[in-house]
Amino acid sequence: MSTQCNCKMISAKEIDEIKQGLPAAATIEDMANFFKVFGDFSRLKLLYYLSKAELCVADLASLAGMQASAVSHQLKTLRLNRIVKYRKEGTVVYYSLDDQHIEGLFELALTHLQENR
Amino acid sequence: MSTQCNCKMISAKEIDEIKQGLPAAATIEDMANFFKVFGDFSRLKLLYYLSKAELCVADLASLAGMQASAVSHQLKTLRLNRIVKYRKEGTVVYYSLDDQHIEGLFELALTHLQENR
DNA sequence: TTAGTATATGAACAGATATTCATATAAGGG
DNA sequence: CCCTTATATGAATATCTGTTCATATACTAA
Repeated sequence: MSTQCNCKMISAKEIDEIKQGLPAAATIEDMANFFKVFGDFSRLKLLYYLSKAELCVADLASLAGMQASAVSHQLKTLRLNRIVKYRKEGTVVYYSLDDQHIEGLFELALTHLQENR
Repeated sequence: MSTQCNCKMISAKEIDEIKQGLPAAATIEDMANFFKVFGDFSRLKLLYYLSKAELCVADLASLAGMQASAVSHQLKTLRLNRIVKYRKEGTVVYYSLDDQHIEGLFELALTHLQENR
């Protein structure tokens, strides 16, 4: 065994061990896309409001200080990722959370931020 | 009370109730930035490898199929967000996770993805 | 010192993305 | 019917972001 750096010299066995139990690349990509949804200030704000109450688009826009159009675009993203669900009542569409794990995600993030202050 | 849509007509009291317990805008922004770090395929891949072993830049590049430079750039992002830590040994820099909650984050994401298949 | 290796960094480019604006759809009231 | 309101959608734009390439730094060995 030389004193040389063992970088780029991981054995096939070690590579196998490291890759053992890792999700498939497609799964990791799905996960990245899932986290990406939460990685935006506007969307996260909307989700926080929805964690408190079922709200229509106009109310969300008013609370978040956004245009209804921008809210609608973001809600579409949240819908496509099955993070919110909606209910129509006349011309009004009420949105609410469609995921039980969101509060858990928020808490994990807050814990991380507090520990690193 | 009219039959009119109550959008944009939330009372000050309701607004207060909804905003009650919400983190400050700056905190929500911090959270969004935290999630953003996980919202990228390359970074998530690197974090998965690091969850299995302490690894140097070259090994990470080899495992992830990325250039060392790209890995280094991403590791900087992870360092700045205090998600990984490093240890120097000669010219080699070994990286490892610096957050106990990452596995929890991964599990939450996986759970969400599995429930919506 | 000189050469070689591991990592980091800055600039530049390409691709992604959030917002805005204009417009479309859809439902209700008059 | 027409008019208004609530929401959705498409295109355009400006900003952000990840990678690459070239180069710099830092450490080791000879």
